[in-house]
Amino acid sequence: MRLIREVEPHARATAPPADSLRCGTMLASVSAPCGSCSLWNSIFSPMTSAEIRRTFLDFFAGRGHQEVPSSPLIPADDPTLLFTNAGMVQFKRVFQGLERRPYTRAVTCQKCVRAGGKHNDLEQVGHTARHHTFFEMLGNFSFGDYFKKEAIEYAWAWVTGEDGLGIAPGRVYVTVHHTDDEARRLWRQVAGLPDERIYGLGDEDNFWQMGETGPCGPCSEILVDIRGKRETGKGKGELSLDEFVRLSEEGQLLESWNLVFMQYDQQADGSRSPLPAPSVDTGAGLERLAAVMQRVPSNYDTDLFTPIIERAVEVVGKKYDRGPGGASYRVLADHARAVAFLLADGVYPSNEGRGYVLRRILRRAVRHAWLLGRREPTLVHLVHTVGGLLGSVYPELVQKRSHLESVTRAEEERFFDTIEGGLERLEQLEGAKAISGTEAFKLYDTFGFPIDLTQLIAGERGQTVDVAGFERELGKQRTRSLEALERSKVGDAGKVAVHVKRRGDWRSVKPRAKQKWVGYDTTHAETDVLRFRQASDVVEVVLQENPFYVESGGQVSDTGQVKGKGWTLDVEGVEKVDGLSAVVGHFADEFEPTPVLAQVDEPRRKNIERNHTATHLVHAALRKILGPHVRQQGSVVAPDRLRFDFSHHGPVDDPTLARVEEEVNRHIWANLPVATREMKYREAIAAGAMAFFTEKYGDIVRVVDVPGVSLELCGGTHVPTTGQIALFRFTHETGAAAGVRRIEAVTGPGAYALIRKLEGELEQAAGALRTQPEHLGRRIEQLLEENRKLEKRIEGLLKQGAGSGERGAVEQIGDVELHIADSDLEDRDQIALAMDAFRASHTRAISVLFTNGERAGVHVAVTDDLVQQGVKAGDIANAIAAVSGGKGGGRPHFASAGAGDATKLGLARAQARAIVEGLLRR
RNA sequence: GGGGCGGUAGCUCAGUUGGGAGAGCACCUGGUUUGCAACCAGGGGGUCGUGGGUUCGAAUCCCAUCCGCUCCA
Repeated sequence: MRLIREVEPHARATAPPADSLRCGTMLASVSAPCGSCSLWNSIFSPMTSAEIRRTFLDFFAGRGHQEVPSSPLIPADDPTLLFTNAGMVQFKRVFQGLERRPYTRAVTCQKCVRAGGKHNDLEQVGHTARHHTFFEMLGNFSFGDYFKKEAIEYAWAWVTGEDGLGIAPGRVYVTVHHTDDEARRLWRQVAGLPDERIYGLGDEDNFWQMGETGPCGPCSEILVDIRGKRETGKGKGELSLDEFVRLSEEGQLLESWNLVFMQYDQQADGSRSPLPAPSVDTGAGLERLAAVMQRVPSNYDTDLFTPIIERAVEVVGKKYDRGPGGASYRVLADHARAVAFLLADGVYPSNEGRGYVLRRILRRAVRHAWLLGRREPTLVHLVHTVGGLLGSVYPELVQKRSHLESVTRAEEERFFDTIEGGLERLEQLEGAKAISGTEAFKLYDTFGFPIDLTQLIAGERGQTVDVAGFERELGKQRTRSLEALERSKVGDAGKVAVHVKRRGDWRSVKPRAKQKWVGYDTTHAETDVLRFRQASDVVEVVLQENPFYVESGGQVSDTGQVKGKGWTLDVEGVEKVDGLSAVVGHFADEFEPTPVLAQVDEPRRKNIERNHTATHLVHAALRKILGPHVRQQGSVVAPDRLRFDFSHHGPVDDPTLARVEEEVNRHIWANLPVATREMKYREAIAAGAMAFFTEKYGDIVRVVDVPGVSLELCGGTHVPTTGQIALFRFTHETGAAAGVRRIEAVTGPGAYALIRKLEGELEQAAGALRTQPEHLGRRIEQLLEENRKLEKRIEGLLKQGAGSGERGAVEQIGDVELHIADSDLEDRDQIALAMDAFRASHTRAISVLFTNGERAGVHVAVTDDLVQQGVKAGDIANAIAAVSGGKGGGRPHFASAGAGDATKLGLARAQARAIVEGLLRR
């Protein structure tokens, strides 16, 4: 559905119809609807937003619709969708026929967020009368129950009727899909609308589909004429199509309610077949309806927004302008709502995904507060107001109030830091005439400094900003991201190709029989081979009764043995082929199917089960201790370890990790029963089961229940009681991706082995230090202290001149003293100290020190008076080292070189005098 | 998923052709002084995020990785 271009509020304020201006201005600063305007009262009576919401729900509840609460803003089982953006989202699976509900008609008031993406350009919000990031959508739904006739009857009755909005029929226009004669006929019959007020539009406006495939159908839109009486008076109710389009684009005819008739099933090949049970999905934005009913030109003038704007005016202390000048206030009001609701539904500000969208909204609000002159947290006050305003409808706003406010405040403060950092960088550009696009982009891209602030500050200083250049840089960055996306797609396709590997043809043994999975109850089975295939030395066998678990939900495949008549197959893995589990192993001979005894490696399976049940416990413990934002992102359950990825921002510190570990162990030692049972998906979800994988579930699901601790949908195998896990220890905590942490852990025998290993290390360390493990800490402290003292002592001695080579020779080259010596010093710092002492105690002297430690080399010091004459220690060191094939360098007063071949160091030593003499002569 | 910036003492941060790890604040000791961020002298404190590599020598160069900030998707 195309969004009709929105009008700027000021466009209406500057040239409005005379009567609407009067009423609109009076309403602008009061939240109560205008009760004094008799002219409009004669057309329809004003309603508060709360009344509209309640009336709508009651109207449909009274007509057999189940009132279903709004679903959270995070879609429960739809990873493709960032936020719930329409009323039908929570019913998607119902429309697709994948899920059944105990009712066939429903009515909701759904909280929605549209931010970024195709549906809504964030930057428009606040500048138009109708764009919002957060809004409430009223909708009634039919799941294969009623269709077009009733949908249109209800819609008409609610829009114009006494127990609905009571809008004068003369102000109502509708659109239908140009091919939908049925809808057109019904509007005539049911509503008595003349044909001229029913406009047939094309696919772009009036055809709806859920995705590439699936349910779709024509839709029909209801528009309300919100112009003053002069334009809508007698004889003016009929509009040409051109006029109609113009007025709707100007926002004079306001799209108020969209009815979607799902009647086709879109196939992948582009064809459409009729749906067996056509359905209805409708949506009406509460904010627009409120604007219509309260007869104000902008949604921001309704009672949904004015209390927030009023509070903002109080906090900021500047007057609100309903025209373009007030955009910042409208942004604050809109964003305060979005921020409050997103936080209440568990979205965290972050630099990725949903959290990033939230952060952008939040920062855009702070930016506008900044533009209004505020330099301290502002949005937090408005979030509070939102809670007061809508808390009775959405109790989560009240329950989580302190959370909402503390997160908002923290983010606001953080963003002020960002702005400050950007300002500092801008200061450095103060002198320049213009700020280049590259510089502006750098500020934006690297330091998050908004472009409009750059423009503002530059403008104050009389600088210009190259916005075109900025846009170019931004475009380049987009291209980069999209290219990277393309590359990653190619990569995936490559992986798939590797998997297409043939292993010979299947040979059927019992073609009719079905495979049965028996692994939940047993680890062995006497059974038959259903079919097999063999390629060189690898054989795959499908067993009739199969106790071998095939990798799924992170739990790795079983191994074991299959014994036939005269042969034994070591099962190395299990694969899923055509929906069957096939055991795989190396088999040298020709495979002969016989009756078999299948035996899973039991101790291994047991360890896997310990780890799997522990995974559920750790999931529950993480949620309890870190918070309900923790969600499973991936998992590996192997015999020797378990790995668990979960959503969480920032590392988990050691004390917290220890608390989680303790919590898990407490549940192990409580020896709780682990119950598995099958139930309906819906019931499982209703019971609070966690279902976080993206896999599709059938109607009947398996649930693993540790009473009072964990309830999860899971197809894996588990220990019967938690006590069998025995012990749980974390081994690693790392980051797996942005916003995703990864923990690894061991249980039972693995945990025991880990402890034994650590204990061994401790004992070895204690033995080396001649002490007991329990005294290790103190002993190490002592040794470190002793070591520190010794180092100080050596340092002191070296400073006094020790170590600069007592075994050396002193030669005289002219008036320069040349000291050649050996040293057993190895530490570079100590050599430097010794050389310092030498340089301090000599004049016109050079010291050449050979070291023969692990890294043999030569070190040269030159006194300052010689340095001033141009003698360079580096040249000397290099020349001497060159004799033995080494090289080096350093600074004029002190340099080092490696020996190269250490055995030739003696030769170098012998030539040292001659080399130095040669260099001095130059 | 892709790009940019950062990680150095408890805190705020310097540190360029790769060549002895620094400043300010805080801390400790001694002295001076007790009118408000006191002063003087001395001192302790560092896995330069982590792991590899190059090199005689790496905070500095290369690769990988973790953490934080930020933009794009």
